[in-house]
Amino acid sequence: MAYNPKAVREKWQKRWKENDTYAVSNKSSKPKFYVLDMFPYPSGSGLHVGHPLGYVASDIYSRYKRLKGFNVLHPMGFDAFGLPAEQYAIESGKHPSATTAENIATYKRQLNLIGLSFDWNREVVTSDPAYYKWTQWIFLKMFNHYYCTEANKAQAISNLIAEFEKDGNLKTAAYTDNEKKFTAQEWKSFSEQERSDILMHYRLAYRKVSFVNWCEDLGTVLANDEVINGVSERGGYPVIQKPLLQWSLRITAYAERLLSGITDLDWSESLKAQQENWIGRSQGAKVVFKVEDESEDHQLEIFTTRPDTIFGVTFMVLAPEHHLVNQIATKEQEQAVRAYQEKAKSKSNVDRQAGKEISGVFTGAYAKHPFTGENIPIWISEYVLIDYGTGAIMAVPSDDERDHAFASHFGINIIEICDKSEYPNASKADKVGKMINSDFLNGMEVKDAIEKVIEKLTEKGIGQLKVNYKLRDANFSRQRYWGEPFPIAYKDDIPHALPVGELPLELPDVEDIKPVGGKAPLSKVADWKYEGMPLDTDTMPGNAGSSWYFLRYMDPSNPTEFCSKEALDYWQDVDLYIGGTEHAVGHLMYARFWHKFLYDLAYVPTQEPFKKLINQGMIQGESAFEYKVVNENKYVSYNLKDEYNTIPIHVAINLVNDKGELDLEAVKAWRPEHVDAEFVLEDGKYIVGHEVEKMSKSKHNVVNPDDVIEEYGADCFRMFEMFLGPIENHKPWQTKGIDGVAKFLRKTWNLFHDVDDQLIIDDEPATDKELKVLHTCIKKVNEDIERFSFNTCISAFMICVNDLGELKCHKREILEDLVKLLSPFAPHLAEELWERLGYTTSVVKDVSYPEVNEEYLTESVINYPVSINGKMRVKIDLPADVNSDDAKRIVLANDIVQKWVEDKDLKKFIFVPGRIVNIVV
RNA sequence: GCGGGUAUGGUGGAAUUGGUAGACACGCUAGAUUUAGGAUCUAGUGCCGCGAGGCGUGGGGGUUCGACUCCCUUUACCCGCACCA
Repeated sequence: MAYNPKAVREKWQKRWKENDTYAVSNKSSKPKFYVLDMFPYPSGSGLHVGHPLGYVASDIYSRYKRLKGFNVLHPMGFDAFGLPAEQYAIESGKHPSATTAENIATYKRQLNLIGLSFDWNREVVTSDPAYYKWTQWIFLKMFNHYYCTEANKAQAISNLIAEFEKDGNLKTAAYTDNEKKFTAQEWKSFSEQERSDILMHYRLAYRKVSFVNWCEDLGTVLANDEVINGVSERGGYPVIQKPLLQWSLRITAYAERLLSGITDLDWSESLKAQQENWIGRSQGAKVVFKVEDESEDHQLEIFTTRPDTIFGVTFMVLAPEHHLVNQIATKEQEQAVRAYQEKAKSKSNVDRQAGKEISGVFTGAYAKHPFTGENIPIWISEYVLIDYGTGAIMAVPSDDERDHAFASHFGINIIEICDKSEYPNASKADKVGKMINSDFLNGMEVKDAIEKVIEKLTEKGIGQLKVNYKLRDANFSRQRYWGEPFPIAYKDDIPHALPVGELPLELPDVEDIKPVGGKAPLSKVADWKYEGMPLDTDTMPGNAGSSWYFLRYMDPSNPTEFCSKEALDYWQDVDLYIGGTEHAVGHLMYARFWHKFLYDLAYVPTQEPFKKLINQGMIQGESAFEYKVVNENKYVSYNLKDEYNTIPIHVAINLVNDKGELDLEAVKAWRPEHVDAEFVLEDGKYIVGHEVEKMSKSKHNVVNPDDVIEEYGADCFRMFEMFLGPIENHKPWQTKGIDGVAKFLRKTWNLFHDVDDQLIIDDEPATDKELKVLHTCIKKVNEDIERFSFNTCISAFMICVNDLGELKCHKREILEDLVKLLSPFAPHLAEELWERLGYTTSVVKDVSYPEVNEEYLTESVINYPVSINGKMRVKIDLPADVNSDDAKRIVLANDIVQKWVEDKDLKKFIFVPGRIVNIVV
């Protein structure tokens, strides 16, 4: 019997499970290391070969760190709440808890098949009440805290209430969208409802009216990506923006800290850039314009990054939804304004941004210029967004492209206020030039003018320096069933937190989870009440449970705390996080925010949760195409397709062989319409076309790891995934390349066995040559794991095994180290060989990783490449300790060198010890 | 438009601080062995050329004894964001 990967896999996976080999303790004298994979959502279709790329990489690193003497936390769990399960439940009639459990079982089976070293005792599932108890608990903490801008951290809302009772909010330092000032006396006179409303403007988890994509015909709220061109993706029904009172999280309070924290993270540049972009800090000024009305005066607040251009303002623009619009619009313009607002409302955000035509309506009102006192017409237009800045701008057509286009379109005056003649290539957006037609700013450079005008605005009390962020507070309510219920009950419509002792507030078991009449599914539960008070009927979004799961792994079954202080003090934070780029802003931003919040409350010891992060690339599928003749049941082979009028159709990749030939019998069984079809062949074969695409069911290009493992074994699968290329790269999966790795594993086996599969280990001392081969590999593998270059590790192993094979080396001294070295990559094979070497210990946990001994790598003679004029011409052996002069003498005496140098002048002789010789003639 | 990234044989890729470009593997070619099998082994395989040799890391330019690597410039593709005031 030769190497039987299946038997080896089954034997060792069983034994690891029996021995609980990968269990991790929180009590250890060893240094800790925390390796985390991104939380998978257990979808119904299971894993394809692209998913495990990151899992294999993190597993190799975890196993390596273990053998390097670290106590390694390497857990796995499931982000089990979410829309797909709910959607599937509605379609299939099965309860989401049932399908979720099935899907999790499939995922676990598949993950274990790969031989990943997770400590399943620490499994975390977000839909488990024992887990979401603490998600609810953190939510209540946010509800009961506000952000103090003086301490620059979250503080208890009770402190704020105490302050209000003492001084009102006259000197409160808090991050808030509250604009009303009140005294202590006034506070005391407020009703409970009023107080609650005011506090909502301070709480970090708060309720406000926000807009959802509402689809009347489907009777449900849709996610942004379910809305296409203003209609629902399913069915194509109209979608409108509907206001709903919903929970939000005040992530904007943390904008500055989330931004500045990025600097120290060991993440990829692109990821950091995406986060910075998302936060979108811009510095400018807040300016208040007066708007005079017949009855009363209004204040119009705008944000601008170019306050220096204030003398170029020729009109103002408000977002159509701006609260002032209806108050200031004149009678004559009222109708036009209303019509425009209606039109804007009917479009989704995406569509409003997609439309490039210039549109807008004059309100009839005028603002007063703060310096010149001139009347400035106020318009409304879609190009001003309600949720960026203040939802209003001062328009400066001379220095802003969009304002310019708008002014040109509507024939509005343009005043040049910035002389850019010294900057011939500058665009309007560039902050350069000399101010003109600008009163006290004339002659100043833009930069200085900005400073000066802010100074003046502050002096006059009508403006100030202001930092603005693109980042918006996160809508935290979903009108869905399959999520965490809010631990909030309403008494006379005033939200009250449930006592902590009542947590978890369990999701009731509901038969019919379809939303009805725009109400969340839980609204149909008759006794969804707490002590007679109605409970909130919305549920939390998917990112709730995944914003802190990495902390729960440290102490997964703690019934009294989300995680004990001891566990947190030991594990601290995640040392290595591996996952895809699809979470670049969403998950990673929320998780950082929650973590910082918990840090403020002194629950976690670190400011940032994920020190180092690696993005694994996507493994794409190789799609196969057949070419159907239009309007005929006829399929044409690839190279003949241009002779017909054809359309390409995806055909299942597993019906195609290595040579790109389609199995016609199989395809007839697969698709009934092929039975009577005519196939136009070339050389008697039907050749398919290929294209590299994202792996997906609909493209019929999915490769299942189960099948690959069945055929080649788990170790081969793991190593091949790594061998495909750098971990961050996107690359297509081509199963045919796997043979190289399979061959390597057989060769490794054969170093230990003869043709009859008898062990042939001998105890002779190793030769220098053998030691050099081994230690070259040890060195390379150690270095390459450290820099996450797993593909080159595999190459190093192949070279080592090839070389040992050539040397016919079967020596214990060499092979034992090789097995240890291989253990993180091919743990099943390594365990089997380790046992055959006579050990009862485990090579995945009881040994230390081999370290290089440089002595074995030094040579007395080095084979130097000799270049003449930078071109390599010959290789010459030189003593390792040769000096430049001796090297020159020896090299120049060489025949081949002489041939090239001949009688030419020797200009320069460069000798780089250990590297190269270069002769310039 | 802005931001980030990538570009090397037929293919995946290697070259860690500037020092032999193409490691390792797939594929391909030829041969050996064999109860012809998608097994194993041996040799070859960047391009041009019979050869000496020349050319060669998306294109152009530069720095250097020496550039895939550093600088300038340009093109193509991928990803993210996008009326951000």
